[in-house]
Amino acid sequence: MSIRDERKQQSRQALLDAALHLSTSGRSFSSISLREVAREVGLVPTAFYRHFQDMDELGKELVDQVALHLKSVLHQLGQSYLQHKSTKTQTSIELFVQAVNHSPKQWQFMISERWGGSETVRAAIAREIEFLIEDLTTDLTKLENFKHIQQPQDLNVLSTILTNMSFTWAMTWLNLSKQYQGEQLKLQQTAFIENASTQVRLLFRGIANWER
Amino acid sequence: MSIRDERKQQSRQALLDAALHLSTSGRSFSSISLREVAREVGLVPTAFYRHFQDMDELGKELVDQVALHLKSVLHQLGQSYLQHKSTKTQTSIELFVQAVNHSPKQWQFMISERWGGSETVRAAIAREIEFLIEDLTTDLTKLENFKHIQQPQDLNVLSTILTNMSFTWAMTWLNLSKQYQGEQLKLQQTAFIENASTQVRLLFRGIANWER
DNA sequence: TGTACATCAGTGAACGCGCGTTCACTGATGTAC
DNA sequence: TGTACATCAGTGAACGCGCGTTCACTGATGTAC
Repeated sequence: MSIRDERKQQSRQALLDAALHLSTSGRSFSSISLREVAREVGLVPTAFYRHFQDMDELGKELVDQVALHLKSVLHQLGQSYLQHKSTKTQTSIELFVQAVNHSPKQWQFMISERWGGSETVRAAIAREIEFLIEDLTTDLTKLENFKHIQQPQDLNVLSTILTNMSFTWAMTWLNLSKQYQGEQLKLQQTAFIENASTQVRLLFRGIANWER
Repeated sequence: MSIRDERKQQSRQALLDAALHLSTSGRSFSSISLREVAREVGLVPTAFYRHFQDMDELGKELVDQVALHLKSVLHQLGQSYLQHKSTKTQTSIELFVQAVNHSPKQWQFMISERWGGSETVRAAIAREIEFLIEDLTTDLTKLENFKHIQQPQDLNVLSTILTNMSFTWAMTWLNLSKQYQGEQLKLQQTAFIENASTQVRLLFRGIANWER
């Protein structure tokens, strides 16, 4: 790639990063402006148009990047489950919140813009979530515990529940850090992990006793 | 109430209704303007200030009203479950989506603004959802099927799952009507009800086999 | 009941501001010879 | 390798627009006597 192309790519990425940052600092994607994004990067507003037609186009691209990131994080997470097969439920949840802590903006963007104000972004996210659910379904077929589930659509239902629940967990977890501080925060976090673990145990008790 | 007070109350309610309408027609609460709301009602922008200090104050009030409405809808729903004790799972889900169809804007507002762009609205909704979960926990204690669950916090966990899952169901259901039409829509709706029913059965299988 | 004044929901003009978008431009980088 | 021209990311001025907010106002309704 030429020097010029490289620099252009850098600016483009900086715009995407700025948009992600701005739309996860207490505001929403649909309420941030093209000028704000350019300003954050140190570019003049008109330079924005060298990279994207409008905020909608940037939004679509941002969803793609964020989804790609989350997919890789979730894959790693899945791998570590597979490696330590007899992982305690609570440990799994702890691994999950660590993953959320590692890329809070990506999780927050994906979840809060899922039902957010931009039609374009909503549609793109819906598509990506369908893929996530599909991927998870495939991974679940590999697990010993689920071998007795015959109907493929039942695994898909499970994958849907897990995905949706994990989104709620992620946002609830991230909100704790905003609501509480210090010792109080730690208490709330412990309580949350216990709560989420019970949710998972309840669900897996259902799976263990599943039959059509 | 005097004539003047009555008329003022009407305008106030019209502003709240307009805000709910505007923030559930493809946009979000944080992206609608004070002037838009006033215009929708047929008032001059400055008249807005006779009723609310700013959009944040209107937002808080709107959350209160919407939450009150949903609480009453959910209570009715709960009552009809209690009356026909041996209701099929699928029938329960059908009753649920009927309730969602009956007040789509309220559901959409509550759910999409839960992680939305207005700090004030988010905080108010978080509070109301806690109450909803609390209420549901109380209702669950009355059900025969859950008598064997000793730990009160386990019932609370179940209530949390059900509430969060019902929110996802409601939004998914409402989105179907926007994505599909005619025969396709009916097919998708049937598939969704089947899917959600399986989710509930899975969860209740877990409850039936629950022990600490 | 009638009158004189007070209240106050709604009006309309005006303001400064940030927005998205256009346009002609600059000057560093790329390319052809 | 050096030169002459082309490309194009970023600039800066300018535009019209809708925004939130202020202010002095109007006239219907309420209240005191």
